[in-house]
Amino acid sequence: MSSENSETRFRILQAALDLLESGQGNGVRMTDIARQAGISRQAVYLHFNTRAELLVSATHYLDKLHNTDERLAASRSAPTGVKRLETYIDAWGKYIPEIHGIAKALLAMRDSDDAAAEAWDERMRAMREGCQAAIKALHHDGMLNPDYSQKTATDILWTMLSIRNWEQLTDQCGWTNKKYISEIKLLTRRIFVVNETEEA
Amino acid sequence: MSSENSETRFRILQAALDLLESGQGNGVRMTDIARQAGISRQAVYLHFNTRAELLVSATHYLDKLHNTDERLAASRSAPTGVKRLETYIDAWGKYIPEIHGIAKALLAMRDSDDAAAEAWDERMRAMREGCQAAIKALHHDGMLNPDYSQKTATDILWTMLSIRNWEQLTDQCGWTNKKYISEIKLLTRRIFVVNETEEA
DNA sequence: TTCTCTACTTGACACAGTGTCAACTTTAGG
DNA sequence: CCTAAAGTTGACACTGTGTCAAGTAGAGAA
Repeated sequence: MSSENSETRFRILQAALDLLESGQGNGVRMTDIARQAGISRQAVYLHFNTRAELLVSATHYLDKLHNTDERLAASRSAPTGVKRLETYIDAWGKYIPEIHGIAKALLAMRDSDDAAAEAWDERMRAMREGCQAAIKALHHDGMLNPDYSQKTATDILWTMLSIRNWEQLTDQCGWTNKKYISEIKLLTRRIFVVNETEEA
Repeated sequence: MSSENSETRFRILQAALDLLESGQGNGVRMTDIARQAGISRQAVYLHFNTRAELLVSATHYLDKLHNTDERLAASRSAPTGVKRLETYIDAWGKYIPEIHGIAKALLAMRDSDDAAAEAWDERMRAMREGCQAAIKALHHDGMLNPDYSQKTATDILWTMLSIRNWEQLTDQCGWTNKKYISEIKLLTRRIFVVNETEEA
């Protein structure tokens, strides 16, 4: 295993991302990545023990490139729960297309590879925390629909925001990402937020 | 290829279902199925050309065993749109656990195998028709939320009822199937059905 | 009985893709 | 000039799918 910051290492990661971006998902082989990076297949193994490890690293690398954490955390500064929910959906909705390629690959390996599964689950756990925080904020404002416990509301929001759903709505239903974002906002508002006008 | 109704053929299908039922999904190999059926691996190929073909056949076989079509079509006789929506969700919610094992296998092959993808998509198309019919019935009753076109409403309902979502809610969120069904009913009612009391 | 057809068995093999290993080359630094 | 690190080349093991060929067992017909 080489040093953590060698140039070749980044070339490999970049090559992987380039190929995954085109949406091949699991169809991207080690050979392809090596060729794209301009090195031999074996050299890839000098930097990453397994394909799963490479994919996981690529995910982290991509996150750094995109400032993922900060972008998703930005919703924290929203003044109200409703705003916070909206901001979070917005950030997430813009984030999905960027990670879609690699998400697909990771997802496809989930069943057969523990490392991939772990990487994916960790990611989803982080996303869930964002959902939970938004729901909590709503509840704190007294705006959370009393039909739902915070847990149940989080479960539902988390599921609605899943990448699979985004895939289905954009790929199969032909929604634009813009439509996706605005519809989900509407939907979650209708589901989770008590109607102010009704209250008054 | 042997006759379509040989006993061995059914033994193979049953063996496949038995193994898939335990939730291994894509982890079920031809060798495993053969052993479970008590025949040689090669004999399986005398009845099914490929693994995908076997899985597709197993799906059809399972449908026959369960009377799937009739059960899902039962919602058609519901008197109102709202009732129809509920009945459909009920039937679907009871259906999912039964097909979950094989669905998982088919889903995992979707990207790499055209036959599997086709089988899966056909299935989802059928499910979508049920969604569409329910939405149409709602609209006919004048109960469909005017925020939504029938297309958009169908897209959303179809996505919400996806097997992936069921998986996530039951597996990861720990919902019982009963909770799944009742929450989804509540959710869809809140989203799609105009509020009678508001109207009055 | 023998002949033949069919379903099945046994065992070998091609192919793809991952991961391993060993020996060789190139290049930069001391 | 020597060494060590990083990369190259080529071979190989392993898993799982799908193919092929030769052999066997049993049932029905001549």
